[in-house]
Amino acid sequence: MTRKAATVRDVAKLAGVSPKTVSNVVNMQAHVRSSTRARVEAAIAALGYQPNLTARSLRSGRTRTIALALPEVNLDYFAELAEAVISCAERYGFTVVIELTGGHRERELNVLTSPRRLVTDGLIFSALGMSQDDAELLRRPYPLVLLGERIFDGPTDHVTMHNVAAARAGTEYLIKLGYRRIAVIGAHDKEVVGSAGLRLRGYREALDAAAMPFDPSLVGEAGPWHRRDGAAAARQLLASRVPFDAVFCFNDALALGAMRALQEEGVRIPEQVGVLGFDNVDDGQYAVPSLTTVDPGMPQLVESAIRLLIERIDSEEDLPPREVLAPFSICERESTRATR
Amino acid sequence: MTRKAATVRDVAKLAGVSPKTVSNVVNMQAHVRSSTRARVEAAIAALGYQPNLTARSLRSGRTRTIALALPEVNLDYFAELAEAVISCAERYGFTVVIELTGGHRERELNVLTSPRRLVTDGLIFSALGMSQDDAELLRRPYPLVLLGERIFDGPTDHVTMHNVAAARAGTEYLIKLGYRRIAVIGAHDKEVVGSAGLRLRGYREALDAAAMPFDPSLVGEAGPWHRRDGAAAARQLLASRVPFDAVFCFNDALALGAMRALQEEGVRIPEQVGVLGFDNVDDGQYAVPSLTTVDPGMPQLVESAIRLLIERIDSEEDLPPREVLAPFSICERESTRATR
DNA sequence: CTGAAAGCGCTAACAG
DNA sequence: CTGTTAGCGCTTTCAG
Repeated sequence: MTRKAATVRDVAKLAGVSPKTVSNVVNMQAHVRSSTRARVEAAIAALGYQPNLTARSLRSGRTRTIALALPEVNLDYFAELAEAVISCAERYGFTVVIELTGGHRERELNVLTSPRRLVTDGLIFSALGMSQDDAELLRRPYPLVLLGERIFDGPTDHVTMHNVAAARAGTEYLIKLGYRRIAVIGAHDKEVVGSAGLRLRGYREALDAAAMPFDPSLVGEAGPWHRRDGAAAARQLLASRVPFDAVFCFNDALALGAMRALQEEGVRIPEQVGVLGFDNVDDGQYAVPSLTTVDPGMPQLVESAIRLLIERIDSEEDLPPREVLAPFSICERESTRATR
Repeated sequence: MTRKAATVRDVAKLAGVSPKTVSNVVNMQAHVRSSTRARVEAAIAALGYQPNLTARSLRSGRTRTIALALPEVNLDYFAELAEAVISCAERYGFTVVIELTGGHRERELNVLTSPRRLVTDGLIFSALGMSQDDAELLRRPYPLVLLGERIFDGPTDHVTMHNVAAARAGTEYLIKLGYRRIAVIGAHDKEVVGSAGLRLRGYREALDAAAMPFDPSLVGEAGPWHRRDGAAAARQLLASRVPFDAVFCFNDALALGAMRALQEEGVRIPEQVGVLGFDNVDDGQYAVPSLTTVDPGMPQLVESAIRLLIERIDSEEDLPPREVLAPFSICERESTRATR
């Protein structure tokens, strides 16, 4: 494919001015006589001139593009996150590049150090494979905002939510509804930090506060957090014959999968078992029954992340690391008993 | 934020060679003595040198980045499409930039003419707002592959599926199962081309072939194709009191929404009403009941699109427009009666 | 208000 | 095998 693009020089020649003048016209500089401006604009139109962004970036070091690194986009939560980031960034005049990591530490590190970071003004980074030990690797020479629950108190801005408090509130909500044997799906063995670890902590805090015993046989592990994993964990829970009257799933996909598996076995929701999700993904409203869930305040989270990042991009000096916590709430629907 | 990056010259100076030699080392050229190579590599490591991609692009005119323009990413079909494109492109060594259009014609035209096209080697373009009349606007000076059913026989490569045949096959499948009053959800009034128009055509062809009457009161309009629209259309169908024993939804989101609404009204699926979707999105497997659907062969579609695009990127001459049709199949699940 | 010249970081072409 | 030169298209001095 050939791509013969007109340059400033072509325009300048046609308009009978210098390249600089063309540049001034294009960039809305004031110091151009209006007759000159008109001639230049005519030449631009005639040649179909478009400024070459590559060259402009080379010159300015800015691209007006930010990258969003995500584990994947084919999980509702991340799809909604991507959508939100893209449309929020657009409002600030930025284009978003999405880079996928699969949640693998190696690929995450690769995103952090990739030469692509030079053609991007900043990075919003949703880490999953990296862990607290990798915190120092987040010290990078470009604007960076971290999302998620893998690393705290790192050298960069961090936007996340009150996972422990939210999970605790969700569990307390189930307790308030009268559920007494509350199972969990989505735990990660030995994990302390990270969404799974924090949400499990919140769950335990709620049990403790209600003086209810913690029963490890009610804790369902689930590595990835997709529907199929939720379905598998629910089946295992049923097979174990441990009695339970509610399931707190650590995300909505797990919950939707678990609901499917429970219903396959003839379990009635919410009468026999109540189900609580986490994320408030759109699908939850259309499931049968619709899904009660913890809403993690994604709009605020995204808005904060973008604002912090742009502040960093526009700032000359090095800003200290900042942390923002998005607010949460509980979204009551049909998969749990009605409030009494 | 300061960003002091080492350049080829810094490396060259430290290694005691010329910039060109550094370039040779970085780009794996053979003509470098191994001792020199070692010195240069040591210098690169010492300075943490990373090639500046902006400059490289400026020089080569290539960015190894392709853009994927989509209406949105928060609809399972597009999320899965994006995921597939990103991972397929990665296999060919390309990074993907996603640009969202919201399905609005203006924004689609903007994507086509944006100066960003100069920093992208090619574009995979899923049109929704543009129509057949806009075909000529697809004649662009860069590699472009069109996806979707809005424009046919345009001046560019086009990858799509046999919509009419697939919709016909889906409808025939329902007929074979014994359904006789088959409603439709997702029609667009007056649309002839476009997914809605083509799928409606396939539906009518199947009715004709089976000598079954076409009843306009069984056709449910739905502008956007989200769950909520499917739910609304199903409610309207029920409210109209027209008898029907099956619903063919033009995509899975509509079907999932419709199933939700039908079940809210106590309709049993598939005993009283069978439901057929289109897209074979992952969620369909986990719905209750799981969704029978038309599988549009997305992997093949994506692979073809990427291959056509890369061929165009690598080709010196102008290739003629090509059209590829992905194969389809029917995915039988619980939302329709079992085959007799 | 406008022009000329320099240079962002890289690589292709050509010498040595 | 390695160095020198030039230039991608733009913007930013600095002179007119």
